[in-house]
Amino acid sequence: MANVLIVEDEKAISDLILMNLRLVGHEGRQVFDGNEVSEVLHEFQPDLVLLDVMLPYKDGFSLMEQKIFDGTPVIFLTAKDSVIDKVKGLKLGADDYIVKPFETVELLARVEAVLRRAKPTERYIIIDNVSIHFDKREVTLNNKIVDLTNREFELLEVLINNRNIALSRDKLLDLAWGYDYFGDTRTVDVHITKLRKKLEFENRIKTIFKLGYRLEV
Amino acid sequence: MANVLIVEDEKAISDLILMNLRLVGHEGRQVFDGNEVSEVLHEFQPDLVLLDVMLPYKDGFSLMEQKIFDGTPVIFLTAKDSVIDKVKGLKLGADDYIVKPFETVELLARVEAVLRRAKPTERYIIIDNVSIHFDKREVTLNNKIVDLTNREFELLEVLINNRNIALSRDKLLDLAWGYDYFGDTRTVDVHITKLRKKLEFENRIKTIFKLGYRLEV
DNA sequence: TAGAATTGTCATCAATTTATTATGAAGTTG
DNA sequence: CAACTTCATAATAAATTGATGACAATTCTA
Repeated sequence: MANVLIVEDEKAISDLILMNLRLVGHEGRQVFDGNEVSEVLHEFQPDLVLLDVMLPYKDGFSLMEQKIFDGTPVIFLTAKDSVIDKVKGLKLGADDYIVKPFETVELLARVEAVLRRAKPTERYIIIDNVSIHFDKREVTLNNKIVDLTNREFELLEVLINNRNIALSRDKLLDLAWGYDYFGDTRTVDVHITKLRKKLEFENRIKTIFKLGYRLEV
Repeated sequence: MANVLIVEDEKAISDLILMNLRLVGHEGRQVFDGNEVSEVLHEFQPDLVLLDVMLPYKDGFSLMEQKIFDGTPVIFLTAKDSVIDKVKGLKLGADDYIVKPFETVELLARVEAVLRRAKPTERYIIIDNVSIHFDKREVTLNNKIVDLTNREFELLEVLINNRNIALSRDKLLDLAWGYDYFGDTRTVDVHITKLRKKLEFENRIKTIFKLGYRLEV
C-alpha cells in the first residue's frame, strides 16, 4: 500500500484515478490546484505524486522547480504529447510521464513501476556484530546504531564493495573521496582508525604494509 | 570471483541474474535505471557489465556511447532480436549480446566466456596448496590469506617467473631488489627461509649448492 | 671422514611506515 | 552568531620491515 497525492484540477479525472488506485490497494489524497499542494504536504506524506502539468495558480513544472516534493517520486500527467514537455518534465526530476487520455491499466502499471523503483531492494550486509543497511545509511553494532559520519560511511561502503581486495590509499581516496580529490593520503589512515574503533573492526580491516588496506570477510 | 554490474530495470529479471551469478561464485550490484549508473561506478568497479538496452532515463546504447564503462567488458541484454540492434550494440563495443528471454545456462556461459576473454592480465597460479594472485597481491595457503611482506612477495614473483630455473643470489637481488641494490647476498637466504616457512615450500624451493635457488613446479 | 665452505636460522635494531591523538578551519544547525 | 560537527592536516607514538651479524647445521671435497 502506498499513499498517492493526486494533483489534478479536473475532478472527474482525479476521482477516476483515486478509484483505480484504491482498487489495487493504494490510498490517495486529492488536491485540485497548485496553491493547495504545499499546505497538504504538511499533513500528508505521499509515497508518490501524480502531478498534472496544467493547474490553476501554479502549474506542475513550477511546483517541481520549487522542489517541494523533495525525494518523493513524481509522475507527470498531461494532455500535451509534445517531446519538449516530456524532456522538461524528466529534466526537472520526474520519474515518469503519462499522457492524457490514458488507459487505467497503463496508469496503474506506471505507478507500480515507479513505486518499485523508488523502493530499491534493501541492500544490507552483516559482518561480525555489525550490520550495514546501505539504503538507510544505517550501521549497527550489537543492534545499537553507530553514528558514522558521511566520509566514514562512504569509506566503509567502498571497503565492502571491494572486500578481500587490497586497496591503496590513493585508490581509496579515488573511490570514497572522489577522483577529483587531492589531499594527503594520511587522511585515509585517520578514517580507517575511526572505522576500526566504531565497528570493532580491528581484525577485519587489515593494514597491508606499504600498500594500503583490505577488508577481510 | 568477479564483480558484475547488473543494469536492468525489471527487478525480477535482475534478481534472477544476481541469484545465478552468486550461485557460481560471482558478486553483483544491481542498478535499475540509466541515471544511477554513473554514480554507482564511483564506488563499485565492475569486472563486467550486464546492460539492458531498454532502460528508464537513459538506454543502454546511449550509456555505451558515453563510454562510461571505459575498458570494462559489456554484455547487452535485450528483448529485441533484431539484427540491427545487435549490430549496433556490437559496434558500440559490446562484448556479447543476450536476447531475452534467455536460459540461465546460456547467460552464465557467456558471462564466463567474456570474463575469460577480457582478463588475460589476471595472472594467477596455484602451486600445491598455495594460490598466488599477482594483481591482487594476495597469496593464500589452504585458502587462508598468508601475510607476505613486500620483499617476500617480490621474491616469490621472481621465483615463479623463473620457475624451474636456478637463480644465483646476485640474480635474485637484481630481479627482486633492483639492479641498484648493493647488499649482502646472505639477505636472500633469510627471505628464502621465510617463504619456505610461510608457504610450506620447503620442498619446492630447492637450494642449489654454490649457486642459488630454484623453484620447482 | 675431517674440516672448509656454504647455507639455515635467529635475534637485533635502524629506518620506514602506520596508528593515534590534537588542532583548527570550514561548514551546519538551532 | 554561538555551539556543534566534521574532517584534513600536523605532530607524536607505535609498529613493522628487513638488512645484518652471529652462530648452528649442512654439504662438499680432498
